[in-house]
Amino acid sequence: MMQESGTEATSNGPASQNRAASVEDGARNARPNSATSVDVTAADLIHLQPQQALQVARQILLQQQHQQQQQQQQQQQQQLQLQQGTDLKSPKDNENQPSLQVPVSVAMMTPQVITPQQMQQILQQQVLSPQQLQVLLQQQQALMLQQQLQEFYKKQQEQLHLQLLQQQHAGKQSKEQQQQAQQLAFQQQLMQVQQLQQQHLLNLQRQGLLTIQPGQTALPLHSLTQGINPAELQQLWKEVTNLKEENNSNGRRGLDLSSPQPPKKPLLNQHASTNGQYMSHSLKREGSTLDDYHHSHHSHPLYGHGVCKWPGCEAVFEDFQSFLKHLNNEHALDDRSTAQCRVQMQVVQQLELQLAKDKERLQAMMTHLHVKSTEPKPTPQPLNLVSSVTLSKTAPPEASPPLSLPQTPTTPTAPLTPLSQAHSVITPNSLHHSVGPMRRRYSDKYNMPISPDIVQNKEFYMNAEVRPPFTYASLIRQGILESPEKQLTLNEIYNWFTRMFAYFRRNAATWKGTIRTNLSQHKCFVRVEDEFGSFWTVDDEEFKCGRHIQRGRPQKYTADENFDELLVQSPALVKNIQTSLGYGPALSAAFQASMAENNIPLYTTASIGSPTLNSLANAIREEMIGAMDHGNSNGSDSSPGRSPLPAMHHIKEEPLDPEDHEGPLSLVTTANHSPDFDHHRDYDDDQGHDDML
DNA sequence: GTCCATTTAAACATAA
DNA sequence: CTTATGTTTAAATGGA
Repeated sequence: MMQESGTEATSNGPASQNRAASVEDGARNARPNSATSVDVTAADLIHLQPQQALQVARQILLQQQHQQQQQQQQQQQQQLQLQQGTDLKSPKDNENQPSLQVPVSVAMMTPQVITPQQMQQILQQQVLSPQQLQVLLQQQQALMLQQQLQEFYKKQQEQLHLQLLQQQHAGKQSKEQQQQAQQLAFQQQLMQVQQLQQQHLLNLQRQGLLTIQPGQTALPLHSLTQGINPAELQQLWKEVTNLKEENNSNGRRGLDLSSPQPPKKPLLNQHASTNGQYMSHSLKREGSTLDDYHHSHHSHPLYGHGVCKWPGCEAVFEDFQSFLKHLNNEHALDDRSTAQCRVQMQVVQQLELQLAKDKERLQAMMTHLHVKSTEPKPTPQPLNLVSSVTLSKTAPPEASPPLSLPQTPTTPTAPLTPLSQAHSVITPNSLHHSVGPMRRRYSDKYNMPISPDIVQNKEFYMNAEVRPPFTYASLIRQGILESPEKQLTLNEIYNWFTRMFAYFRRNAATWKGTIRTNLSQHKCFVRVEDEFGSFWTVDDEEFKCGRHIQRGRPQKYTADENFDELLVQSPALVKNIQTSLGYGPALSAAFQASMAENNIPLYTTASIGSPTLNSLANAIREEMIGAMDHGNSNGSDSSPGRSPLPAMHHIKEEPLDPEDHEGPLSLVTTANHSPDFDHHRDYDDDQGHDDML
């Protein structure tokens, strides 16, 4: 059934033209024509209230399960109802279900599922045509989804059994208690169901099988898609197109990102140079494209505002027809398009992965806290990732506040969908590794807008293996300022990096050295020593003042240049001292700024989706982090040099410098450093469960 | 093309 | 001697 729908959808493959039109058909076809079918088209879903829509969607979903499962499930529920006589949520169509008893066989599915490795191979060796690939992908996705659902249902059944048993045994306690407990458990289960269903819906929508207005029941997937870092995307596209250009010269062809393939058809991408604009463009248009999409006759996900929205294209067209022509000519089913699709696929996949993880986290948190699911649906994670970043680059910040509106779809219309959720078939590693070093700076010295972005995209970078588009200096500064005392040891800085950015978790190669270099080279980083070792602080004045790099620091001191240096450096010294006291004017300013940065973006993010839940989650997270700062002491992080005893201290500012009269001050510096805070922020717990793929 | 910021590598120093 | 931590220098890169 799902396979069918997958295959069905493939007929709308990349070569087909009227994709927009076929979407709803796909949705219609996708629904199994079972007798119990709910006669609601996907389009109808749009007009329903979220709750209703969810209800309907749930039924659609249910129908897509194996009949046996459904029956079992319902049997369970019936049984439950019979036994406890309560009116727990009952499926509407269960009364006429025959009680066929066919055991669920998970194993039945298994042989058809391709392992990630196999899929990788398939992709790399390109044994399949793009169409075949699509079919395969969809099938696989469907299969995995089924498996997932099966597992879930199994679990649920077990839980129900358990509940029954418990109830029977617990017998004669107060009835109210029982019911309460029951309800609680059920609400939790319900949430799980809803979550899964949401995911399923998402999948369907992604496949073009379902059209749901993004703002209503489904996740704002498209905004997610656009949520990826623009620079990153640019790099991706560049990569693809560069590959192409390379191939032109050397006669080789690289369709697959990870492995070059034998040549076939050289193609020049004349838009390669403008690829970078793509993101910001579509962002700028986001408001109206939605309208276009719904109101225009010629609505096409790849066509908006007279511009071809194929990633990296941006060709302008007066009318829809010429666009279609262009689409067929320029973006026909060829190697390049396939490659681009693949890239987009990975982008989406990455985001999905993160989404899944965050959902899981939220689920766990809420379950843990016994938060009842008062919401009709699980909270989507509205990641407004790029908006501010991009906007700050492309437009005056005040002109365009970050919007949360779902944006025009940019995913390939062809339902090229990565295998879902838990396990990805294509490792994004290859992708991100090949992205390689990039020099992207968001740190404009004039108005360091980076920090908000760092904070805002925290979630993203924590999970997605994407290289953060910030300079090392910015990151280090952020890390230091985030620490409770605005100071970190080198090791703690390392840990902050690994904790906060999946990228640095994976690529252990060079960044540590670079951090060290940065610490040394940037004026804004001040090394301070106390009895327990040395740590680094930030001279935020320096940071704001620009001039990060100290060009020729000590040696160049000829007697006359000192003046400037003195002016610049003395605040740093003063700050050093005050750092430990926490009073430095500049620092307190920095602190406030950091506070603002930390709070505003969070609420910005939260306000996008379900405010209550999100802010709750955030608040909890913050609290937990705070708690960990104090409670969590761990060997790996606590700086080795920080054992109790040694009582030597001196600010290790060059004693050579003529302007170095901080001798006595250093005494003050060390005075207030409390060792209790030294070992916080460990990464190790992340390492345990946080590794992806 | 220049200038500048940044990243990265590498050589070197030093203390544990 | 090894490792962690810092410092410096230089090359490469990319943006302005």
